[in-house]
Amino acid sequence: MTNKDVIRALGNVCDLLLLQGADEFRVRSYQRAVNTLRGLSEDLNRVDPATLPGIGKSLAATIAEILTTGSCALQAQLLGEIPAGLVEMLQVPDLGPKTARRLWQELGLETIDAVEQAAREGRLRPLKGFGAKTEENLLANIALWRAGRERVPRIVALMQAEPLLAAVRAADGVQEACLAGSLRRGRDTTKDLDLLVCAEDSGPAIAAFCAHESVAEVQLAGSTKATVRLTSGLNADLRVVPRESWGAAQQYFTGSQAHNVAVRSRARDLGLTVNEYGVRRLDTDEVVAGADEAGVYAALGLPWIPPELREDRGELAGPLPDLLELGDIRGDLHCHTRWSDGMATVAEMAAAARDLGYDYLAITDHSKALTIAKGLDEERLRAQREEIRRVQQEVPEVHLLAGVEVDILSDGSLDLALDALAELDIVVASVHSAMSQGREQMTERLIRAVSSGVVHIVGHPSGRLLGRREGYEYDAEAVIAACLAHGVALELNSAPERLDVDDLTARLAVRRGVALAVNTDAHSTAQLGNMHLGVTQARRGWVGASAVVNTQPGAPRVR
DNA sequence: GCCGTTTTCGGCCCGACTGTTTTCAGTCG
Repeated sequence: MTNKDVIRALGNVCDLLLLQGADEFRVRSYQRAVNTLRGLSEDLNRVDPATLPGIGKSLAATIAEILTTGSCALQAQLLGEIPAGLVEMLQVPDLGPKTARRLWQELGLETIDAVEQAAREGRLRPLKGFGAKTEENLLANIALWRAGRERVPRIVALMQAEPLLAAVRAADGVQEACLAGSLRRGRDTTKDLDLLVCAEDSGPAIAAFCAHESVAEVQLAGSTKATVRLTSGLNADLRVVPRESWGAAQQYFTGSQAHNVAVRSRARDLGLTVNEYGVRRLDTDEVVAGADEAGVYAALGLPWIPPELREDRGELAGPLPDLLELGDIRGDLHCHTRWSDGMATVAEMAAAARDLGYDYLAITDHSKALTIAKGLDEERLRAQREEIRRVQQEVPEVHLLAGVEVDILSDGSLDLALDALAELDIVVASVHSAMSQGREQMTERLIRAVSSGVVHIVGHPSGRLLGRREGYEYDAEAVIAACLAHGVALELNSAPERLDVDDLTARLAVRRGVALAVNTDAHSTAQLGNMHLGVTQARRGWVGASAVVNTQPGAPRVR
């Protein structure tokens, strides 16, 4: 069993406990454990769960049970008491555990379909606290749930958030405006857009927000907050706070929820209480911080914590790392040209790298197995090297590295002759085919490529495509160990739909002493500008500049 | 269910908003 299996089982236990009406603090314990496990980069089979924060004897035993037997007695027992369909009901907005339980116990409704039918027929109204409006809202929320609002890739969310942010920033009386929530934390995907404004009069900002051309429906508009649904289907929230609360509001609305719970718990230990308006002493009610975010953290005896780290993954406990910044990046070690499936010539890519101020750029077109992308064989690869040499004369500011993105074939061998690969400045090796192999086979395949002696970087190691394809299963610990043994770097691919490796794997690799290469995999000159996405993700993995190959000046020593 | 440099028992983050409750429960973030 893997971490995912444990997380799935415990998450289900959380939902079932909620539906059962269990003690809320017991439920919270399970929720905290799930969050901790979600943020764990190590394989649970190699860690003692009892050493993790928020996991005691009982939960550690449950985790061990799931890992060894693949099942969980508590989960089985709860499933015997509560219909499984109720769990799905929790996904409907504004339909929580208390309501779901009542619908089941008082009306015998066990599925969303049954609830929908009953609401249509007005059969919910006899329930205490249910009126026509409640039925109407419930039906609308079920329709929303059916429409399936998935998390969207960060770049998609940013493209929608930025015009909204500009609009509220331009509203009368707005002093400050920023993104908050998961967008500010730099998560790879986002469910809702969160915007925050500082203004004494909230009216103009809320009006500008609700009237924006991208808004399909205003769901809620109060005196301090508004929620809208965009034409894209995403929801967006706006909060407006006065100057003296700006920092506290930034802290609060950036989250994550788990981080905020940890922050507030720490505050209580210190005799303080934190809300979105400020930090107050519990005894005297005196406000001790709130206007600026660093001051809020300082009042709790903490340094300002970069938003990317605010996930309750140890950021309150230990010293914080010096995180990678976009300005640390000296070059890009993975891009494509018209020799394969890129849009630009070698010369155009080189000029674009020069304009970005880079010291170097590696040209790494596909290898021959990727016929659909006009992949290069050994002969064309040598011909391309001649062109790279010519272009190098024209663009002396950028050191051009002759490389390739060679396919890792299904058996782990490489798609080009080893002697041809050995002649290159840089070899990125990637999986583009046979992705449905099982975990063991894929792990062996990757390790064989890593051990070839000619590979410098494993490209987009999991193969995931955000919102479209789960990455293939592989044993990251084992592949990272092989990378360490052979001096191979893992790529953090900055392509908006990839962002691969993910933040946790990046964190694990760096902990184990394996270098990362933060690359764009650009197929056009514009895509070289996606580097910031990878940098943000690296920061979420607690990655510093020294762990990243392409922060080295001059030509990087990859191995 | 977890946790402890005042505690092994008694705490556990906090507020906005909604609908229908005439005083607040439920949900969300």
